[in-house]
Amino acid sequence: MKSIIAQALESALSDLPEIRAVLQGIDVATTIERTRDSSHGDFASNLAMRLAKPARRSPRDLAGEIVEHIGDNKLLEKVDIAGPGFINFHLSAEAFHGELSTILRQGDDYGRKPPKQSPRILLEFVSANPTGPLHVGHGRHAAFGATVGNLLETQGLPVHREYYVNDAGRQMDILGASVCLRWLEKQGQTLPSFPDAGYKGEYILDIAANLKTTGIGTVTVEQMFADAPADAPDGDKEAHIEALIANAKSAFGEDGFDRVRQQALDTIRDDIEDDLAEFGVHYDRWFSEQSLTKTDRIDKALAVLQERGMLYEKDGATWFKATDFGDEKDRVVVRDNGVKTYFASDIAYHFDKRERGFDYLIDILGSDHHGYVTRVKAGLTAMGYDGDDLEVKLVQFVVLYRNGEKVQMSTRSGKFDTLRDLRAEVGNDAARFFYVSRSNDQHLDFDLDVAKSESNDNPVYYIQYAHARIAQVFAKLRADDESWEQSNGKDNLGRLAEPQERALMTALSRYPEMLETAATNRAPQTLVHYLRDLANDFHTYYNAHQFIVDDVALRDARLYLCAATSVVLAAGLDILGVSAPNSM
RNA sequence: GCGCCCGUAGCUCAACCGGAUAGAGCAUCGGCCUUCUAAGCCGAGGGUUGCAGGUUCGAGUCCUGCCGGGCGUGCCA
Repeated sequence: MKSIIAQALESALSDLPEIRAVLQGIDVATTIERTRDSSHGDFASNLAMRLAKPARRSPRDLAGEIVEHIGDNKLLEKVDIAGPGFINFHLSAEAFHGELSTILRQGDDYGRKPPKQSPRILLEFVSANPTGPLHVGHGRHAAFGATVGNLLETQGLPVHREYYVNDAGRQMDILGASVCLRWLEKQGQTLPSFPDAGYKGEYILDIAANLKTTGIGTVTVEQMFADAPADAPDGDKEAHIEALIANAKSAFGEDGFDRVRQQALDTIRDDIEDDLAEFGVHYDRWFSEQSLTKTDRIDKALAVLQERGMLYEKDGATWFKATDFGDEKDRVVVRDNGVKTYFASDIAYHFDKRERGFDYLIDILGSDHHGYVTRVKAGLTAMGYDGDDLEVKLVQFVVLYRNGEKVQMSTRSGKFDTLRDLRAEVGNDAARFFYVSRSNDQHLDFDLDVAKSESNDNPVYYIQYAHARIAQVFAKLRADDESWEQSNGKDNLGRLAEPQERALMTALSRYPEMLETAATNRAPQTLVHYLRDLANDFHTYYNAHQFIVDDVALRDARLYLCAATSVVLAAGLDILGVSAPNSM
């Protein structure tokens, strides 16, 4: 609808070369916005105010001249000037009727732009370490990432969703050792203690219970703890776990330990994948960190840096000159013991993303990772790509509230709030909705009681209820052995004269603009607020008027509006990953 | 110390690229069900947008300095 206004302004300006000359590259469309107050019309342009200074004329004077040159247009009912020099546009009813027809014709595609081939976007999100089940914080990443992906697709952008599995490195060894210890317990042996740095969750017990250990001989607790230094708090918990890992490798054999570790990893990874799938979050690829190591891609990335003179040796380690690219200090990529750092695989992974042909990278990371942003961008730039083609969205923490009190998270005891538990408690719909209802860079207070409540203080139900109500209206019509002709509704849209009808049509017509804003800003909460407002406009209408009335022309016109509302509600909820039920 | 993010009604949050009188929900108070679902609707009260300056036709939004909160500042991952 905005283009109606833009065209009117453009054509007026084409008659006014002197004013056009001072435009200085201002895109007329950017001066147009929805009005906040309906008495100001539907759209307003601040063009005259922007041009006042370069034209050295008063804004109202300029506005007057522009308005005089706006020709007759049946879609424009009135154009007037207000305040300091706003040009206000009042659209005609026909303009809205046309929009309703578009909605019903395009259905789920309404507001979506045609597919583009580029830029190809790689969206990476969650990427939690496969050392345990996802917790409630990961749930926010999942919901946010999935919704941002959906929003980008509404703009026609090709999106590839990827989960980076940190299945290499020391953490995997700690996981393996933790499972070995629990397995020994299952064999009836008694552990002197469980290592402080080990994984203590219940899920480790389950993995141990189901462990396939064919080919592994007798292993004793004594072998596992042989010569291990004291554990924390008296000793060094890192040295303690290192000793246990080394002992596990010799007691179970390198191959045996490898199998235990891999089984644990596979179990956890499958669990994460199932968890996310049940949550409606799907990936195009699960990218294994091990695959980087196995195919020497880390070495190749380091070789690229070496060739470009970005590496140097110091204190036995290999350093990357991150300071050349704005980082506050240089970063180690290979430690003095020859082990590559996490950062090395990280830049290799991002390099690989670009090498695979993706033009633009979006990472969704925890806000505690913000220190990484500069250095990873530095890595990309150093390897010949533009660091600005990596966009990082940081997601702040989630705090759960139950009965008005903060629910304490405790990873120490291994008992924490899993995403699975949260989904079971409040349902997928409420979880998906609440997770994206706040800006990603705001802390999220997740109130379990509100999310669970089936009442008017729960916005999820409020929106779903609007959709269900419409479905019930059509169900009632069928129950009465009545039917409506969509074409009859379309032909009689002129009958829609109530203020609630105008408000609802206005809200519907905002949907495409809102989607574009939400996608551009990576802001799912924009969609959440929009749907809330749309549902409100519908409920208001519903309470003010009957739809199934004796006057068939009026009835069908109202049902036409209801059908269009239903389409937009369902489409919006679908982007959020929330269901649109036909009954509550 | 330095870096990034945040600070809006009693509470939880909106406000599109700087626009007109800063908006919702919850909570509080008052109305509306013989009607297609009251999981709803209508109305009322509630604000120095943390503080102080600056930029301009116009600032919650941009700039500077404070105050308060979060996170980071590893040859950990």
